[in-house]
Amino acid sequence: MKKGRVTIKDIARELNIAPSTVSRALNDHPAIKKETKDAVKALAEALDYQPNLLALNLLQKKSNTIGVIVPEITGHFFSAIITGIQDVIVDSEYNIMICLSNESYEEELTIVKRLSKIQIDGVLVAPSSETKNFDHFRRLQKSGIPVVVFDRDCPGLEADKVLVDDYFGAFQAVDYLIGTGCKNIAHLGGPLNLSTTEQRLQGYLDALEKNEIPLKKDHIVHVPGFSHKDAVKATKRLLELPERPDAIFAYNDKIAISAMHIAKKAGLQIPEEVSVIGFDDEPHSSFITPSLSTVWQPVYGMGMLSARILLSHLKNQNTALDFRKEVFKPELVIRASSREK
Amino acid sequence: MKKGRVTIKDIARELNIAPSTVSRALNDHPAIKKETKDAVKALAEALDYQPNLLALNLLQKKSNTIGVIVPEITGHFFSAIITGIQDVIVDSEYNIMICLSNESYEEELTIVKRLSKIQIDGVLVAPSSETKNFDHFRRLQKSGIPVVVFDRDCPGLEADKVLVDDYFGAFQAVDYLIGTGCKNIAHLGGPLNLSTTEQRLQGYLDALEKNEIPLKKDHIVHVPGFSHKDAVKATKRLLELPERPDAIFAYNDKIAISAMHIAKKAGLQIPEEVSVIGFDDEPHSSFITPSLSTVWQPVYGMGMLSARILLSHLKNQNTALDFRKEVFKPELVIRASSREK
DNA sequence: TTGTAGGCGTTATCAG
DNA sequence: CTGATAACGCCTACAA
Repeated sequence: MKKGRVTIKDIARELNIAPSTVSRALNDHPAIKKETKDAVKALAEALDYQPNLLALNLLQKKSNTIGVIVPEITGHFFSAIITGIQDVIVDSEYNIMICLSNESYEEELTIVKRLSKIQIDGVLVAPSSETKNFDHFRRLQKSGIPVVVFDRDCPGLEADKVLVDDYFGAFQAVDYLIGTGCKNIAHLGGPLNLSTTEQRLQGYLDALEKNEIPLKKDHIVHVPGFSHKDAVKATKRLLELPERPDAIFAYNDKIAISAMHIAKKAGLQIPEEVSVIGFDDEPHSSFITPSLSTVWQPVYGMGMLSARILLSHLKNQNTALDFRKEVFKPELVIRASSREK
Repeated sequence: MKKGRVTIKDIARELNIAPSTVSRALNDHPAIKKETKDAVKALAEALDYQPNLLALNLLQKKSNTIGVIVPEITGHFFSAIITGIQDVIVDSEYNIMICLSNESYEEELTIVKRLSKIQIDGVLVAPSSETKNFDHFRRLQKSGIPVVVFDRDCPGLEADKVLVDDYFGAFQAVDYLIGTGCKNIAHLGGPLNLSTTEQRLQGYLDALEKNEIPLKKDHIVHVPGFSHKDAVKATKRLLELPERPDAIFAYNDKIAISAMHIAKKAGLQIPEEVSVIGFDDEPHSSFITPSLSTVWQPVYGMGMLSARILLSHLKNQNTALDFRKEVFKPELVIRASSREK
């Protein structure tokens, strides 16, 4: 009785052949007699032989694992993206290691170092909201590890990117609000420094300009973090303005919902007195009262595409510099928190 | 110029010493002269030497990775648990591999096989709602891999368990409803076969019995899956009953919110005509209208404790059979979807 | 205090 | 068609 798992050596000894023959038989090497191949496979089956992937990893100098770095997973957005990634990767030989940066640049750095240590084969990343410097990703690329950026762009970083046309979504939303007669549209922006924040703000600005609505600077308030408290504070500031906004375009549903909560508490009718439009179309956004108008993003599809792009690099040893940039179109979803046109 | 990363051999050659000496120096072996130790460490630093964990894995026959199996992550519940797990594990030498079973027994089996193949060191698992047979977990245990079960119990499986007293939470909720004058309390149960479904149902039943309220069998409807559609269908069945319920205790917030949605659509006042209490206390449950009464669970803490228990096993090589069973107490959170006492 | 040799499990290369 | 050997990078007896 041998201890531990069976190895090809065990099978070889049993069959009085060389380990290398066993290895070839198991791998369907063309130059192996059918008989021996069958014999080996039969015994392997009988002994419940499991190849030792750890040994393979060492030999091939790769971990057969890809890393996924996201800021958090408690919201629906990144969870859905990850589900999309997962659904693609499970059909490959790769394993996924999900890492949470908690929106912290420091933690993101630590994660990258860790992934690099375990010889990760590829990385999918949505950078933290603090991340301004992308050298850690460049270091990965230099050591031959393909990096695919999703959702949040890394300006200046040459890599594959799977993004959403946030500008377009924001423009549509604000343009719609204007179409319903809103004149004083405020923007609850996301954390500064995020590409998505930037893009959505720009969409807001351009929609105003296109409709010749003068911009009021104090109608733009950036929510520093993703907590309810931050959103509440920002909303209160808006509602206490002398010229109270008659509409709010929020960076995302979470903030929009907090804003609606505060507005309702202040006795304001939604959408009669204040219209609200969010971004993301989280599943529960249609269940709140009034149901939230928002901008839908193809989260699941983004996850799948990101994973597919990474896999193709991994397969083709594609060191080529032909980075892909895929931009999904979001869609405006009108519900009850905004007025009719 | 050598290609690839630096190894201890490179350092050894450079310093004209044996690789084993380098290894020992790097690991602070006591029997190494301070001078050589310093020299080695200095050169290692200079050359940016990174130990090859893949080689270590093979040597130690372990992957330094623990697997986390959950049914899904798009809801808040498991995401929050995972965040708790992650926050504990990052401080250890282990990596986490998160795997989604999609509530499927088949996929769970596949995952377990995969984890076993990559020589996972330990497993944290919340079984799928389809899983009735736990032999795959037993197989892991037999091969020396500690298994910690969380949230959903595996009856009959001897393993560490981190659970919530679902019975207690359900009992409290229903008892409260009765205290507010509800006489016809229905239960929207979870998928059959889940320990949590079972426990919450039992709490419901016992609360009725304690208050001497006769049970009406058709007031119990089990929602087969976790989709909105399933919940809607189940709710409609309840509301069309000749003796319409004046309260609904739902398996979780998701179902409760769907139910409220339907009830409101049907023109029913909540909580005046129908009280609703959910389970889980998802973050957005306080933002819907009316805000949802529910049962809070210490999700983050459960994640942390589960991870700590697993780590302690890993550290102590604890093959011992002293399995821990930790049961957290949930807390009733009363909001606006239920009446005052 | 340090060097040598062997092995972890697998595959690839080169013989035979 | 198959066998022996070396190698992946590191560690750990055993020797010196």
